Amino acid sequence: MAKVTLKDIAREVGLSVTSVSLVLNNRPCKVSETSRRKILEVARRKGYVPNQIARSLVMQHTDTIGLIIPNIESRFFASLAKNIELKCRERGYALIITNSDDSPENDSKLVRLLVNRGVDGLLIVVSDEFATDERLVSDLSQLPTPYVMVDRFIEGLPCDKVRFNNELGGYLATRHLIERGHERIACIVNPRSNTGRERLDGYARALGEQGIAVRADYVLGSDYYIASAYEAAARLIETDATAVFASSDNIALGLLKRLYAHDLRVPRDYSVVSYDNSAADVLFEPALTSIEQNVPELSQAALDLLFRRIAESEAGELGGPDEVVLDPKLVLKDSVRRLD
Amino acid sequence: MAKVTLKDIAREVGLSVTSVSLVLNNRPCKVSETSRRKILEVARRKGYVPNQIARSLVMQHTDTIGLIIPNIESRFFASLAKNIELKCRERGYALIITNSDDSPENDSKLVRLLVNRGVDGLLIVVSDEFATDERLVSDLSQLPTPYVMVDRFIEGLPCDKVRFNNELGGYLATRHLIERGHERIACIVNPRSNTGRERLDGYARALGEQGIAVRADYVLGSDYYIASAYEAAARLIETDATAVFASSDNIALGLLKRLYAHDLRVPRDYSVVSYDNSAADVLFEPALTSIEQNVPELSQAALDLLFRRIAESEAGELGGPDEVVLDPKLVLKDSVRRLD
DNA sequence: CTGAAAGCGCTAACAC
DNA sequence: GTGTTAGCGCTTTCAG
Repeated sequence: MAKVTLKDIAREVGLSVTSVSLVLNNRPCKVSETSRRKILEVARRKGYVPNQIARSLVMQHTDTIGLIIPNIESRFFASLAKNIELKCRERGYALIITNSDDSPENDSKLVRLLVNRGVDGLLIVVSDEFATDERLVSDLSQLPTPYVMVDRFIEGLPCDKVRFNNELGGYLATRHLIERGHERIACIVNPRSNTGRERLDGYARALGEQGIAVRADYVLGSDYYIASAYEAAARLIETDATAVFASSDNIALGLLKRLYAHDLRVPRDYSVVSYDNSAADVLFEPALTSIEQNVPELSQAALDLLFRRIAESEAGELGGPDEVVLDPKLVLKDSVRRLD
Repeated sequence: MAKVTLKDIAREVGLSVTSVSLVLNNRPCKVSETSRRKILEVARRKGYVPNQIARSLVMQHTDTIGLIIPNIESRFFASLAKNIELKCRERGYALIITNSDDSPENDSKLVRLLVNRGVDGLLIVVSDEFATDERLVSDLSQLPTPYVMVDRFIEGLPCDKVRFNNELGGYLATRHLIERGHERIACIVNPRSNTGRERLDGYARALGEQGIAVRADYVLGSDYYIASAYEAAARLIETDATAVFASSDNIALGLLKRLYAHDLRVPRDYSVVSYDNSAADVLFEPALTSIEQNVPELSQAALDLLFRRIAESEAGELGGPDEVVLDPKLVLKDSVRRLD
């Protein structure tokens, strides 16, 4: 597996580099069977591996996709990254995964880094939807490379987007609780993110439909971190709520940790609907009823769109921005009890 | 941010490509201040970004490191990947993270993929230490690219390695339990991995030192998955053990899930020492005493070694295989009670 | 101080 | 059937 080039093979077989290149890429061409066989044989024997760098330089594409995510340690993003990586590989693309550490400046550095390295396309989960980095927006708006924003967005930047319908998620969760007889339903949401706000909207809609008022003391704010949710849950247990919509994985985890600490049980003392059941599901007894966001579906949609853009941009002209919205669904487990 | 090359700038300034290249890379050279300023100015105005592909082709290096891990969804590996990515970026390297999905064939495919793409170095966590892929071993043994194996190893392949001392981890965990007055100490380990076997050795050594016999019914096998540990824990609660050494994060999680399901409490009913406290720590009440493997330390050691090799291999000759072993340490929390 | 020229390894017209 | 040639965008001797 040492370094052997087309030229080496050409010299050995006594043919030109062109022929060797043609055969090794098995292009439609008229190289005699004998030569072809010889080339293949020598190539295998010497362990030839094409130099992708050189190839990329002339082909003007790298067969590489770049991914920017805020935090690879989050289960949702880890799972997203894994899925995307797998699907890219199936399509013959490599994936460069980068981690912005929840920093908007890094977002913009990483975009540049990835583009310099000649990725053919970019998948971006921005680290902050509100604290927008000016540089990022201006870079993005005149990027030569196709990109699609996933899951989170920058306000007012027209571009391709793929996301889940968070409002629907919040609605489904809350309606389920109502259908099981609950009326005093709290929710823990992240008001500093669009996803959180939308989930809250859904919560409010479901309550509204049944003529139940949204009570301020039932709406608890929390970041998407366990510790933060743990704090929020302290306020929860001072209310008379019988059910709670925990609007993310980590939020559910923080909530449950708090409940356990107070010897409160689910669903005996509180009925809980979670979001993104990935983690909580395997961790907890009982398993949590939750709103599921199908990650493979998300990554598939994002890649489909991105690859379409890449094809379009190679072909010549590309269409206007697209937005695809995926519906989450309610997955019934054992954390909600019927109230009579 | 459209595509602008050295030539474009050269033409605009009325100088040669050479001069432009020289000043843009600010090499020690004698280009007049005036020219230099003009070049810089035009470059910025046109938004020049060097084409890394072309650069790599001539420089014969890509400033890119490849990482192969078995499963990015595991917290330990996610954290490792995040750390390595950060440190690479600080050193001006990009990181290509790939996921082998616990498949040895993928290991070998990924090695080839990354090498073809011209990574300057490779960090590998093999997916299976025993089911060795022949192809992988032969590729690795004559790889032109420096690489270091991290955390797990292939038997009989002389190469650079960085790992934690698992035997010590098992020893520290068990000794702590003994010091707190426990004698009926069970352990849940993964016998299908070297890490598991070594941790078991440490467990046995600690017991042996105190003249406590290793009881077969106390040694429970489990994969590194929550579900598997959950099953193993079912057997645990049929013994009369008062303490248990849960030899991984997921194992601890499966164990705790089982204990909760049976309304058993920690440390009231069982004292528990876990491993890799990352997850369990934030999730559970009480926090778990555990053996900590310092991931930043691991990634630092791995990268130090790798970068040294890269330097050596560029310089000319590189030394023989190195092995660096890091010590884990016991972190006291609240999951162990003193037995009197 | 500055530029011409060669070449990294590969692909692709276009000859022969 | 097969070879020649000309780049891809950049760095780097080596001459002026």
